[in-house]
Amino acid sequence: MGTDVDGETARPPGHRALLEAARQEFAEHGYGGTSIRDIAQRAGVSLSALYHYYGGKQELLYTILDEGMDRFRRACDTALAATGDDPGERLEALVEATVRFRAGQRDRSSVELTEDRSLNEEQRAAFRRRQAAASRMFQQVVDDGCARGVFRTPHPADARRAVLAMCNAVSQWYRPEGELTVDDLVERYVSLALTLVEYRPRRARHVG
Amino acid sequence: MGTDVDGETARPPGHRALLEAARQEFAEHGYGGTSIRDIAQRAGVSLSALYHYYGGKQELLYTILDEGMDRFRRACDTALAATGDDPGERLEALVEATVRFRAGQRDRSSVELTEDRSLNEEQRAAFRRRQAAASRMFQQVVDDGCARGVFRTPHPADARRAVLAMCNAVSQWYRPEGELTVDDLVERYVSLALTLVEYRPRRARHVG
Amino acid sequence: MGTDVDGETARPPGHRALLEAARQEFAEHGYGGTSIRDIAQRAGVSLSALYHYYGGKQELLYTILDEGMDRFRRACDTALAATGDDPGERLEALVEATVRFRAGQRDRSSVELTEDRSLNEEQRAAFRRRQAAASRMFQQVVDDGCARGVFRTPHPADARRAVLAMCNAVSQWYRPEGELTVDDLVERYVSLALTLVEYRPRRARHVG
Amino acid sequence: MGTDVDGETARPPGHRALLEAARQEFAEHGYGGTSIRDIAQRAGVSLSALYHYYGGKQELLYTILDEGMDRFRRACDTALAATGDDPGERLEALVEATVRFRAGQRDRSSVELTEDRSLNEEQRAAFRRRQAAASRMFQQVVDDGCARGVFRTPHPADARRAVLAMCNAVSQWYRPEGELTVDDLVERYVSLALTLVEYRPRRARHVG
DNA sequence: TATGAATGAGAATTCATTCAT
DNA sequence: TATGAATGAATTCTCATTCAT
Repeated sequence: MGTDVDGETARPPGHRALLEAARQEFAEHGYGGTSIRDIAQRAGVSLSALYHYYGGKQELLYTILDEGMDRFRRACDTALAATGDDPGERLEALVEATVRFRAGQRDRSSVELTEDRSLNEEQRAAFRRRQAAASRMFQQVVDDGCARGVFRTPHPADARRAVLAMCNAVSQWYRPEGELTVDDLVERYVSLALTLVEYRPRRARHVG
Repeated sequence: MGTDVDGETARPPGHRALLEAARQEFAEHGYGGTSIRDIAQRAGVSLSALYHYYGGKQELLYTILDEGMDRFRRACDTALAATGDDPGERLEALVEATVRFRAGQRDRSSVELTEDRSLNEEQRAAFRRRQAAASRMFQQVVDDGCARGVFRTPHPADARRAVLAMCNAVSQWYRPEGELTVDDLVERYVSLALTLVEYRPRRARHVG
Repeated sequence: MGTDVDGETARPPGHRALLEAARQEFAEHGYGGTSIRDIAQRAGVSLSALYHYYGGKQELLYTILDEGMDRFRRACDTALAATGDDPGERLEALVEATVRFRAGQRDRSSVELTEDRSLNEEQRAAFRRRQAAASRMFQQVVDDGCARGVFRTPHPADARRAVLAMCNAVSQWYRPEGELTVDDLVERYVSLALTLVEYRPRRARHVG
Repeated sequence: MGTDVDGETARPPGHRALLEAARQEFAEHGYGGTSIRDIAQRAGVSLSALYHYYGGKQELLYTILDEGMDRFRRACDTALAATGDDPGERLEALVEATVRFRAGQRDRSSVELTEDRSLNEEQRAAFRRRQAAASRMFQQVVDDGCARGVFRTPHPADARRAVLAMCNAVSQWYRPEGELTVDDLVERYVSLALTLVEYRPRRARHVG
């Protein structure tokens, strides 16, 4: 069981169909409001097949959340790796990665943002650990910016939360069918984020 | 059936106990993950009593969401009524009302923010109409501020969404047991909001 | 509590409304498929009022069936009282009474013909006794006709059942809105009945 | 899923046991008065098994009625196929088939004759269409007999209804444990039916 | 006489899951 | 690996009825 070029886990086709179906159902009806029959049907596989591939409903949820975390982290890491060490630039990178992720993976995001409560304790602990780690990336960048005096916000922690909240909310209202492109969206959110942290570059640097 | 001094609908005690129990259960486990048995038990009434008071699970949800809307609107209206017509002042008022509501009614808020999907079509339409109306209050204030030139944000719509998102997120992380008081919270969020819209008062006005 | 001129039991208005509502509901959905709430609602009275007037669902059923029996018996007795002792004439009288009853009281009839099973044992025994007594009126007339040689059917018992069955069936298909009047109906069924028993009058007597 | 020699649908044993149990319960207590627990218990299967085999209570009812229609039609078709084109002979065939069916399938018959109201609209429409088709077989024979002048009844439509009513009623009173054999019963009902339509054969033909 | 509130038992149905093959 | 059959527990909700006033 390896990973293919897209970073997708390479498994029999049923696997992915089930994960996608589950993701959509969970997003639409919530974990508790979804029956595994709905999932199997949506995926076009038998109930038995579902149990053949996955241990049950909860394992599906965990797999979805975990996979989402993988992707998000990878996206953030990649984005950060391409930047220098300027906090403004780094915040830009994180905001862009987050907005792209939220806009492109809307139902995955809405599951991630509400259904961690439906994991069992162990799974939830693991998931929250990863979430905290992701959050810490933002924190480090913001704190670094403040320490260097380029982020002048008097409320670093709240600004960090606000940036994350506004980016996360994208998954709730953004519609790719609409007129607004993701590129535009990214530009605006980067701008808003830098405003929020009160970014004042040392040198002349043109922002957003 | 009248209303008592708090503006609470005055009904037999079972009613409120059920609403509160339902609100908590829905917040903890989601609508689909909550059984009416759980609700009745938490409220300390019999299952039959639940059905005597309310038409069913969905009616409980709708009542909760509707009541929440009532309260939020009333809070916003009251706050706005106490201000002049300065957009900065008015935005402050809305942010304060929202933050206080989200911090004070955390589980109600989390239900409101995720479980409208569990309403039936008719109820959902009604709820979304009210939600849109509430959102429009923010929009008017922001647009007014931009029109008057005191809000200089180049992205009014996104700034408005960002303000709402960051305020709403308060219900997810704020813990009243913690060190941060709601008053402090309000002060910070007002400051962040004004920063976001790039508030530049005409006259000397000291902000946040 | 007496009886008024129509032979209707004179009780407060709620009584009759309830009986009528129950009769209709039972006819439409069967005894088991009818809820007393449906009955109360159809009658426009409260559930409590229903229990005030009647002991419960089964008592309603029994009252309906019993009352139906009263009426049917009275109709038959009246009809027979107006005839001489010619079996043909007497059979005519019974058929006319039965057809008029079935055509005029269609839902009462359909309840009578199927829902005696829903009575409790005691009630059912009483009802069946009355039913048997009614059936015996037909039997006596048929047997008498055979004994006198004016009914020549070789199968008196089966002919009797057939006459009753065809008359009873009227309640299932006859629609008063249609073109066929009850008078026409009576004429035809009298004719069929006399044919069935192979009526051959002693003297020249013109038959329907 | 094929059909076995009896024309019974060949399904797992639970299927038939459930159908039989449902038929009996419905006949005894009516559709509304029967709980699926009663059915499952009588069939000796679990409640879940019932839902595994059938979609629910109503599907059981429809299956029973539909299957009954199949059998009745097949019986009539077979009987007619064995006759010539003499209307008297054909009416005999239909009466015999009907009486044998009603005497042999008493509880199925009583369900058929009263519980079509408990079908949903679609099912009811389908069932009534089939019922009407069956009724038309009788109508054609009676009309044909009248047209040829061998049935002299002045009321063909009512005679037809009367014949059906008396045959159908057999299911209500006939007891196979009694002294009367089905063969005797058939002979008598054929005789009564021919009397009802006033059969006068062209050639010397000895009737009933 | 009259009635709104209340309820325990039972209704039909769906659930996530296991099993035998 | 793959799957149709099977099921016990739990689901939402309705039932006929009683009670307190």
